[in-house]
Amino acid sequence: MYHEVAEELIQDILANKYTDKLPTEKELVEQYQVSRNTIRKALDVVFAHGMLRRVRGSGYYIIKKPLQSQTVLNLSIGFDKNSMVSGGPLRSKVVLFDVIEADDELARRGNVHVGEKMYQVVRLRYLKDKLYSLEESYFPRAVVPFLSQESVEHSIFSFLKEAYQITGNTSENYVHMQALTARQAELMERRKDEQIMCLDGINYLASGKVFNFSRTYFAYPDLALYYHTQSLDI
Amino acid sequence: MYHEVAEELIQDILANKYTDKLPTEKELVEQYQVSRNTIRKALDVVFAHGMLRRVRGSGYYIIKKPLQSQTVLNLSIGFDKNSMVSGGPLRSKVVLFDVIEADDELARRGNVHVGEKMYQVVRLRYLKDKLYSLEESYFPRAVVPFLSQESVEHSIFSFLKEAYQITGNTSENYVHMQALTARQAELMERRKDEQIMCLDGINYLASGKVFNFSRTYFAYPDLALYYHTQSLDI
DNA sequence: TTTCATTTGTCCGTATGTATC
DNA sequence: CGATACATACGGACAAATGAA
Repeated sequence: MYHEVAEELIQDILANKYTDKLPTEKELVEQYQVSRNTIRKALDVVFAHGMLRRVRGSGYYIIKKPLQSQTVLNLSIGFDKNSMVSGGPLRSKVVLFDVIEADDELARRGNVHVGEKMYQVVRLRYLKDKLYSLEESYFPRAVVPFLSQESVEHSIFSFLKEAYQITGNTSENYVHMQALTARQAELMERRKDEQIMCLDGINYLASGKVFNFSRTYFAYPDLALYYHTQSLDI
Repeated sequence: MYHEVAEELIQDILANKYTDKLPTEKELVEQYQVSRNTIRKALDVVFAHGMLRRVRGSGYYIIKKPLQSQTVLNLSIGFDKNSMVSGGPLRSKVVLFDVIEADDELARRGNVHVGEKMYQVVRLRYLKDKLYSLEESYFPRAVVPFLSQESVEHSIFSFLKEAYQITGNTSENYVHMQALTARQAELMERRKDEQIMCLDGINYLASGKVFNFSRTYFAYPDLALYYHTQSLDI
């Protein structure tokens, strides 16, 4: 229920229904006909998306993000939603689609067993006909028994949700610099050994099983990763 | 109150008091003599730190982070705590300590007014005698009337907390690539125009005022920025 | 396979504290 | 100072997933 309220608030903010301040909790309670606790839970979600600043005794203020970068990827929201970049939709070009067994390094990176069979998907992704990223992702077959060619060319996460009701629960992510291999450099039309920013992510089901992990190399110029925190002043 | 519980749980986890699973909520309720809601609030905090995986019907499992990188900076916790890197404490070498007026670019980056007077602090930071980062930070004098030389050489945030009870409430952060200027390259002993990973952060008071913003260029090899999310499956 | 106790998730109502205006 | 608005805490109820009997 608080999910629905949160989603509606987010959509309303994106649609500029509220441009400066949100209604008070009391008003939202009346508007949505739910308890104050539920409203606050929903506001927690919106806040976690980095869209609000909350001031005790005053109210909830909408954060107008300084568009200092052309493209901003919001780390504060779920990984699967990261496909929705503010600049527009991403096109995919599949480079590799195969089944492999995890070697030592992949097993460590993906928190899976060595030798475990996984789908391997390598894709180049484009934003406005410009190379956005090179994405190497893996789906253990123990959890994902089948992956269609069609889904790989479009949205894998949508396919998993519709076909198997597989939805990500939590994710662990690492941003770091990485040197390109010859093969990667060729695909991205970059120099070999060039240092590039990349994002390693592991996605878990609610049960704690890994259903996907990936490494994404970012090529888009002037790309920024955004996140938002609240101090806990302990 | 839930802050105290959260802090104690975090310390206990770091001290390996719990290595695999946390006690159940019911047990924690008895242990801490607070309501279940309070325990759950505390667990939310620990979870937000990226230390837990929660499984309905089963329990709270402790995340053992794969130490794939020597140094991991946890973005999920507050910016001020980012000074505590897992590899050890940071030493500072002050390069510049001055009062300047915000120009166009700084005003935009820091969400302040053009011409606003601010302390400017540029520091090289070292981890185990190895260059860790170059940090350029700014403190608007409207909020921070005085900054001592001593604090700049050590912990500015601690000083602000003790002297003025100034504590960060929320922060907005951007990770991106940036080319080094000649001056920066010289300080970091790098090539001019080299692309390097950096973190732009703005820190707000509870009132919504900016009391600090900064840009940090990361030099340490094999450094990773970590963050953790929970999907909201709306 | 079904059942059932355990454990976490959601929602409610209420009360009190604290910062803002 | 008083009214408003967000923060914290409690207790209770039921839902949903897990895991063992």
